[in-house]
Amino acid sequence: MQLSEQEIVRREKLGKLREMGIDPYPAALYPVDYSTKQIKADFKEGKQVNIAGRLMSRRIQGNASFAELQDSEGRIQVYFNRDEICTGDDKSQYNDVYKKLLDIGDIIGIEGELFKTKVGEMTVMVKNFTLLTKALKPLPLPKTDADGNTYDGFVDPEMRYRQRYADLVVNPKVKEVFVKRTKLFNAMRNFFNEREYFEVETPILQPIPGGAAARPFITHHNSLDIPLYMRIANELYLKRLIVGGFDGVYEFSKNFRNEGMDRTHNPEFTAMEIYVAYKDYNWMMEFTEQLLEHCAVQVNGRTTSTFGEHEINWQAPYPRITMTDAIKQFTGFDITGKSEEELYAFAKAQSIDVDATMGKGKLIDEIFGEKCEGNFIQPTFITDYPKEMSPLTKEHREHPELTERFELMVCGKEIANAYSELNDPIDQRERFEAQVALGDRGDDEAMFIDQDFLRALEYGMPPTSGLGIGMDRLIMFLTNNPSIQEVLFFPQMKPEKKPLDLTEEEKTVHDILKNHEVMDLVDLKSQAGLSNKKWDKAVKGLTGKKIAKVEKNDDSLTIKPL
RNA sequence: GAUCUGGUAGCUCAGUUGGUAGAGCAUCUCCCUUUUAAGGAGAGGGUCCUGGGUUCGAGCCCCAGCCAGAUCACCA
Repeated sequence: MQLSEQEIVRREKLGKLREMGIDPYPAALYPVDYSTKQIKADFKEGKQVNIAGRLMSRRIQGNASFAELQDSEGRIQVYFNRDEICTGDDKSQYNDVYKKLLDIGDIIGIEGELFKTKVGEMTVMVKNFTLLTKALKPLPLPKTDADGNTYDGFVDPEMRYRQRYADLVVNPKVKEVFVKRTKLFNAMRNFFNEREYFEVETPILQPIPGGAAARPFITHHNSLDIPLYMRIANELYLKRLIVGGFDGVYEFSKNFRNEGMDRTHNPEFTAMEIYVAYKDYNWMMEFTEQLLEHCAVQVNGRTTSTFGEHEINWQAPYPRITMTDAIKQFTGFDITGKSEEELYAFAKAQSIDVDATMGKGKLIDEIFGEKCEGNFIQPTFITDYPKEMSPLTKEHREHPELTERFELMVCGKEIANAYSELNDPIDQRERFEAQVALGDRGDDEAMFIDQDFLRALEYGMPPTSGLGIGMDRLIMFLTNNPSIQEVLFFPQMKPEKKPLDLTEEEKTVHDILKNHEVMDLVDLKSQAGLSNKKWDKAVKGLTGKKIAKVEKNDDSLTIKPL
């Protein structure tokens, strides 16, 4: 492994510490009794404290030094004074251990006493300190001045996502986002639990991926020797539980979709789905707006949140508009009673990208997505979707072409989706069959027929309303982050390219070889000018690393670069 | 998948018509006992993303590729 100068220096310090009898990775617990936050909240001059954290900055001035210690809740200034730390004649704990062998990033425990400096900064006077963990890699450390300006920020998104641990250490705002994320989950959970809905877990590995129109990941179970799919939605399993007699069930579920990645899509993402018996989608709309208002307040302390240029108001109630009216409003076109051909012609005329694999439902979805979706900034319920694009939804009680479905739009994006759930098993079977027909036309997201789910419905599912919320998108809106990668600890990235790590001899051979399509092995050896042993090792190294390949012909050996 | 932008020291970034690679911070050495992003002085540190090409000469120009970001397309 190639080490930078700074990394080598830190390893040397590690060795010196050990020579001095200091374990740089001690096993014993450290008796922390205060956090930096507690110290600041309840500051008393002269109070004794034990704190622990990471050394984040140092200003050494001879026999005295100021430093900053960062723990999970913030930072506090600490003051190292040679004669306070080393009360006897031996000054090595300050002169050598603190000044020479500690680095920014090291984790230490401090036993000390609170005081305020001349300039009034709350500070811990160090009486004793213990190295708890030596850091071998320097942190990418931004600095912030008195006005809050940041210098040398660790801002490259690629590096921040790949090394989220470092991102969290040096960028306090990043941690805030994830604290809010967990607050959101807790707020939702409390809201449901107070109403006595029941949190459950359902399978992630499924023989049939159902509940959404999406391309699944496929895997294989060895003992059963069957394919298994990774969950794309939890809808069908939760409804089985309603059949089983629960009044309300909900689940926070990791879902997996084998589709494109961009700033709003990660291959794995978190959804929340809840199903409540004896309710319909009208009830669910009220429930949703109350839920989101509650969540906004719990996360941000107020009913509004800022997202880019928009101020979102989460206070219930939210306006409701039917999909038909929305399309009429933004295009002047009335989709009521239109045939597939008419819809197709209209979409074409509006230069919306549509093709022959699309059925009525998808055509309407395209028109809506293209012309309407982006216009709904404040939370708005879009209701009554066409039947063809809602195969799990109950037919509308007044308009048989439509379904009892709503989506909640915020800032032009969908964040919730809900229905009066279809519970007529015969209708459900027909809807699945229509999906299969779409699949045969080339729609690779069309649903499979889930026979077991149909069997469950045949036993009878009470009228039920269900709601799904994209948790990642919701937290994006609540924390003003335009990209999903910012609200996931570890967003999916392309694998890091591992650098070729060649020995000197391997490089010599490779340098000659890489300019040729193919070389005679004997020629290469003479050009390389290595000893037999080194030659053998270099070539075996290169072939072992799949950089070169040796081939045996009738009477000669050739080698070619890969 | 398309287009645009970017990839230079540990970090953030400069780099002139193509002519010996720079700054700040960090690191190292020396000096310094209450500082407020940054105490002073000095030193070291680079496959300029990779591979080709043009050229006497490429960080810079051309081609191909890798990675990332943005926009769009696709998609919940």
